[in-house]
Amino acid sequence: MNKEKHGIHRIAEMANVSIGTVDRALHGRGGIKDATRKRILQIAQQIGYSPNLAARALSVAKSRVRIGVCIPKEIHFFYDQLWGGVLDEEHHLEQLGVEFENRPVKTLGEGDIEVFNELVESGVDGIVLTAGSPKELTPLINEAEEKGVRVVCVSTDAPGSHRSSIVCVEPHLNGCLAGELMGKCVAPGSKVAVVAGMLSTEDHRKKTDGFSEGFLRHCPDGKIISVVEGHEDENESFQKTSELLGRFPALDGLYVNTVNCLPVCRALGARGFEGKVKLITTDLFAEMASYFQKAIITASIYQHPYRQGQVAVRLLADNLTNKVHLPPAAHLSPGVVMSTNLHLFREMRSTEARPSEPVQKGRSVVQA
Amino acid sequence: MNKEKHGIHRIAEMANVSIGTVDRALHGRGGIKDATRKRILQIAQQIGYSPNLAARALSVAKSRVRIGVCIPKEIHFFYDQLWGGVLDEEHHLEQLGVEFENRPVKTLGEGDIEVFNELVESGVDGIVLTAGSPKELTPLINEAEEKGVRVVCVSTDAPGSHRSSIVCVEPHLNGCLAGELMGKCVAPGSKVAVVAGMLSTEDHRKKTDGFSEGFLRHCPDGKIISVVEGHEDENESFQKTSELLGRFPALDGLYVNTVNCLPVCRALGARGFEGKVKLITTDLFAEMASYFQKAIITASIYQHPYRQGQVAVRLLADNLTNKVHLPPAAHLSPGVVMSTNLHLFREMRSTEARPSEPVQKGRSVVQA
DNA sequence: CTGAAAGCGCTAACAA
DNA sequence: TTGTTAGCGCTTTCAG
Repeated sequence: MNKEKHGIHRIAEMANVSIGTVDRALHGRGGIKDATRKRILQIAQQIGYSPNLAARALSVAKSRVRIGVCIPKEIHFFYDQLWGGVLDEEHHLEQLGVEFENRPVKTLGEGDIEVFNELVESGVDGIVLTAGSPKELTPLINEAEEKGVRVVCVSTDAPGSHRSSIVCVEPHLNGCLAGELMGKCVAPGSKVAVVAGMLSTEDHRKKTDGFSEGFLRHCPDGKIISVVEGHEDENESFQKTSELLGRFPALDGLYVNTVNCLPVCRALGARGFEGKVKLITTDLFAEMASYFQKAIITASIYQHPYRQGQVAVRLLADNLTNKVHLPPAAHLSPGVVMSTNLHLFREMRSTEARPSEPVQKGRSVVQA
Repeated sequence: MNKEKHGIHRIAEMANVSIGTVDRALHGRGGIKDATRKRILQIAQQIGYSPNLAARALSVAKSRVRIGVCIPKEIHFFYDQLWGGVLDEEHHLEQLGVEFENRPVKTLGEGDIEVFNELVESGVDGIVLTAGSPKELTPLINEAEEKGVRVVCVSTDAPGSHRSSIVCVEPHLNGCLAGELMGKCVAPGSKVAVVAGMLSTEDHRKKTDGFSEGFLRHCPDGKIISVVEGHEDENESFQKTSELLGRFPALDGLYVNTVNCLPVCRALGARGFEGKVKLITTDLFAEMASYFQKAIITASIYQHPYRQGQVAVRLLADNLTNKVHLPPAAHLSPGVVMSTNLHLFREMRSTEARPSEPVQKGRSVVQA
């Protein structure tokens, strides 16, 4: 009647030791004869032992892993989706014993220093952060990392710091892809322009540079005739775009760097440029749909905000709970949105009501 | 000294009942007074109870969920990656008590009937399947579903069957996106052609139709002048492409439907058509890299095989273990690969050695 | 150096 | 209709 045992019990039985000893061997804890350890490891190897994470999570439930999250709270567009990914993954991990401390900031860089400090004070084991104020954050991040607090930046980096990892679409690459696509969509020798947010922002500058690089490489004799700054302002963007179109009626392409593409679309529409000027935008939100249909927008470069959030949280949690190696960077490939695949992106689905049941029920998996 | 209790114990304490009763209330099991249930649910709601999945998984570890997987085993290209996603997700879930029965078939449709039957016989709770022989499989799938075995198709569908879900990039949409991209990359009035596998295959036919639709919608006065079948044969593909280029020297674009694009690239190169003909391909593998660099390939439509595998397994496991709703379909948006983002795809990374340690160590998260 | 035992939160079988 | 109890596999503490 030898009941079939599992896991560490089985190993213990086979090695004629107690589970305590097996545990010590498996974890390289001290206080065990080297011969016994070898023998046990041997057996573990042999039967292909791999620990039951559920049991482990359950067992160590008291000394729970805590993760702090500091991301902007803006309800529209990008950060909304970023939070979506974060929260869904949190939901999953909470069931495995990981605890989360969500500390949204109003907008990127607004109060993130304070929040970051609070998080560290409160003794979290790791922090997921959009580094809105990289300069000021850097010393704090370094300090935290020194204390053993793992910091993972998401979407916006603090490049000079010792953060453990960054999850993002590289701005340069983002622009570069837009440039390549533009270069392939317009005829050789075409003239294109860029509408950026403000070039003092590193992200926007890098995207602009990337675009330039990609475009010039893929459009023989192409020219970038102007880079204007919209400063994320509706009116300014509209005005400057109109002006641009007035000055260069032969414009062949336009790249919008930021999420703020609606005024540009309107300007294009108002001056009858639809179809004539290839417009490549950035990010995605519901109101853009009609401009895709009207063929005003040729394509948009999608930064997978949902996935960024998901990946950041998961990487950090995996590292903290299972000691899984944290890659220094997880660079996602941006998506290309066109009218054909538009409807497959989360942003285009009617906002599903969050389930309200208190009991079980998880979330479904992501598509795009 | 009232120690802080957790989960169902806390609820039990607050409601002055035993944990058994709480369990009954939470699970809608019979044998409980309606008033008590209401009260308990009320409290659960109030304290925002959500079950500890680790504990649950651990507890029900005996009546384990078993999932069978039947996918082609081809080591190159697509199915390799598909397996990658499947295995990584399995790895994750195994630690949570889910068991897997991997039954690779040689090639798509080869012996899948037998394997499927075996899997059902062996009493699995769910099956992940590439339905290579949809016709013959359909009645079996229906039978299985009737017995309560959840079948999730991945990549290749059995459209007429009652399978619980399908995870894929829709072939029509796939082609359509290629068509749209082509339409936007060539000048109005351009002439393009298609190299398909064989049009008797539903997948290839749908992609071809989709391409046609997308192209004609986005390229004014565009024409599809020819559709040739390469039959997945290197020589035939090369020959037919060369021939095509000879017949239509003014060709502006070429769309390759299947993974088999190398011979087409070579033909294009051999006849000095690089850069002149916009080539859009399907899928991705390492050998394609140089053709991207030489600008022979303009773009490739990527079907995210790794992610398809991941999603399929996760959806099914989530449904089986947590009763999470299974969506009738998970249609992924295909990715657009160009020279800029090429290196971000898994296929382009040197095959990392699998970790061999017996103890812990998980896998890192996916990027593309 | 090693063994024994408690307990993590939950399910399921049995008692009352 | 409700309460009690024995594990699930692992970590951790306390005794040998």
